Amino acid sequence: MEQKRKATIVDVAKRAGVSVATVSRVVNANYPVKEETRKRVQDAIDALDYVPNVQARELNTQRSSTIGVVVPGLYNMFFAQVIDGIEDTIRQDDYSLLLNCAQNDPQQEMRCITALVSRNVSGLIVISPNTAHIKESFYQQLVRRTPLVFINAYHYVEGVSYVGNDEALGTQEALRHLQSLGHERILFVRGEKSDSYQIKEDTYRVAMRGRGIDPAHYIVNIGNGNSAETVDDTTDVLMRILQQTDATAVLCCNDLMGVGTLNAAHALGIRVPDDLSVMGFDNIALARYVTPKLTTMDQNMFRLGSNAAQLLIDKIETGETKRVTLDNVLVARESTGMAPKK
Amino acid sequence: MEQKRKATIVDVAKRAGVSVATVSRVVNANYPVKEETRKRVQDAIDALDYVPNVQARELNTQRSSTIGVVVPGLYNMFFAQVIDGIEDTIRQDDYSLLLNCAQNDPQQEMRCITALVSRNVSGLIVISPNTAHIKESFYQQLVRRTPLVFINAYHYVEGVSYVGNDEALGTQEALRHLQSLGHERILFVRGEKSDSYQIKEDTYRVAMRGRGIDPAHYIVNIGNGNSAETVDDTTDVLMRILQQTDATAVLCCNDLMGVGTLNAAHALGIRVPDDLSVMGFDNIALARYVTPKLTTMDQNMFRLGSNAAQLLIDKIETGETKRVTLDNVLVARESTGMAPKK
DNA sequence: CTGTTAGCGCCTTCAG
DNA sequence: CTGAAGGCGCTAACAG
Repeated sequence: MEQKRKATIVDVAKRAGVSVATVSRVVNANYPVKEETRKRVQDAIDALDYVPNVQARELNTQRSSTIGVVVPGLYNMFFAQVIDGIEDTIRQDDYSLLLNCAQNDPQQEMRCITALVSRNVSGLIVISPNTAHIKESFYQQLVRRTPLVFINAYHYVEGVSYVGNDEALGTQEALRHLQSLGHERILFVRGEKSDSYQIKEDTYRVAMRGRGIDPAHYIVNIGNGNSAETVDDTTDVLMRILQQTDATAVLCCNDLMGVGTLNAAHALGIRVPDDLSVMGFDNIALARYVTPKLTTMDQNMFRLGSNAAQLLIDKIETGETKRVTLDNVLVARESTGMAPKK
Repeated sequence: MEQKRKATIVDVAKRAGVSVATVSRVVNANYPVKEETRKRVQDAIDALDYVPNVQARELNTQRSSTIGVVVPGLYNMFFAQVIDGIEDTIRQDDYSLLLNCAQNDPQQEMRCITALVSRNVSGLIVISPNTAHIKESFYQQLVRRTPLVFINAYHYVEGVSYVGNDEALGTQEALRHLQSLGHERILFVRGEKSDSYQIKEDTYRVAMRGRGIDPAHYIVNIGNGNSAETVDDTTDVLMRILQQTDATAVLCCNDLMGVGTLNAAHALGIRVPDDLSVMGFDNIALARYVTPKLTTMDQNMFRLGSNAAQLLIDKIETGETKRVTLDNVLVARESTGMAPKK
């Protein structure tokens, strides 16, 4: 079965006995065409199974109806849900979505972006960009060339639209929740190489110091925070840590780590929340399905995605740069409770 | 901040004082260029921040380095993991991935595909295509124009490469597992409008009849099987059903439904697996994290994805149509056990 | 080794 | 209302 050669506008024109210009007009319905010829052209299109070549069209019109999206990976449902939100919004404007996974690797992130740019995307959404590990000038250069939206980024870059949760505030609130339950010594579980972890850690450090506790003893890094192994990696690491810590609560940078911590506690016979309180971050679906149900900060991923898409479309059409901050909201479930008596 | 006009090959050529052909040669490194001029051109490229326009290149070469992927949606991690597998493989061949969500809607599925074709993708992977609800001729037409790979499809279409698990066999094995534990009356939980559910139901019907049980009483359809509400929808429906059924086991078409069933049982005070055995299908990460851990059939999504990608690349390059079937493997965990005594 | 040139498929003035 | 022609950015002969 050999591929059929695709019909072009010229084929259609010939068959209908008109010029290519006329065919173009009926395809795009942007100029008046006599009903009779319109019909003849339409018949030819159907007969030849003609589909316009978008690449050619866009080369010509200097526009592009694809937008590029870069995520660290799909393993964490967080990203899948954000993409859902993006897809839902751009579909209405007939954009298509070009997806790239950066694997939490700054080098890979830059490579993805360059590839997307050369594909001539009309705009770019980067989720959890690694701005801390990529030299400023890279994104500064980029934004002069292509409309850009960050989701949950750390650094401010001029001309880049932004939507994100105030993760610093969210972290404060999470900490407050724990403290209001009587917890003083709180373990902080993070992954490597992501702005998002760093911003949370910074907030955490300030809060701990404010309470006269040295945060250095309570920070643990479990490696890649969004891989298929994140849950199990966290379990492994925490199995060691939990046996020797005097912390009564754990705040994790995402729900995957939260679940890993739950597992570690379970394996060690530590009761949650009686002996230990555990909090996640994000509120992915998983958080509701584990036992005990995980207390977490909701980041409302779908809204994050749809907002980002809207911002990007605005930026493409009007050039406006906007920054939107959404609120994390605390979702108190079963994994947090009163601190055990000393 | 106005967008900078993108530099073209002509700009580079002028600045370097050479012809466009030479620039093209250094960019593609496919013809000898004197080191000295190469360097001059490279400098011009850097200075102008030149990025080749892939659209133009591909229009010219009649090739395309993007492949289209259509999935029902991203909510079920099943699809995210398949995409992971695809991405991993195509990256090595410098393809990019154009993603579309069909929302479990046959109309939408066709629309996605048409959009992708007009984008001139060099091939298409459709995951869980709705072949049962789309007229044969649609895919027959399509494959004459664009290399096509199905993942987990129902109908055989000539010229379409295929990779999937033998879901019929998997269903049989699941049923056998349940029966070997003494279960006779087994509830079958499915979603709407997907070939995959149908193939499982058909297998289930045959097996039940073979045991002298009328399957009609034991089939329940919970609606959309891959949405954000699937788990909860299943719980709602099963809460009613479980109160009045005499079944001792439940086989679900995917893990989301499996978890929903677990929840329903929990809410009703039905002990799993003592009073009721529950099986899922797919083995998404979630299955391991719920309590009790869900017994399920592993579909090895990553392999599904990477195989599909490889098949597509083969098809693009050699035109060969291949069909590969992987095996589901039973993953027995905590949610299944001996049938309760009569 | 390098330059010239003819398209790839389409849209869009500009003339009829 | 319709046709002719130029050009979007790039590659691939074909000459030199």
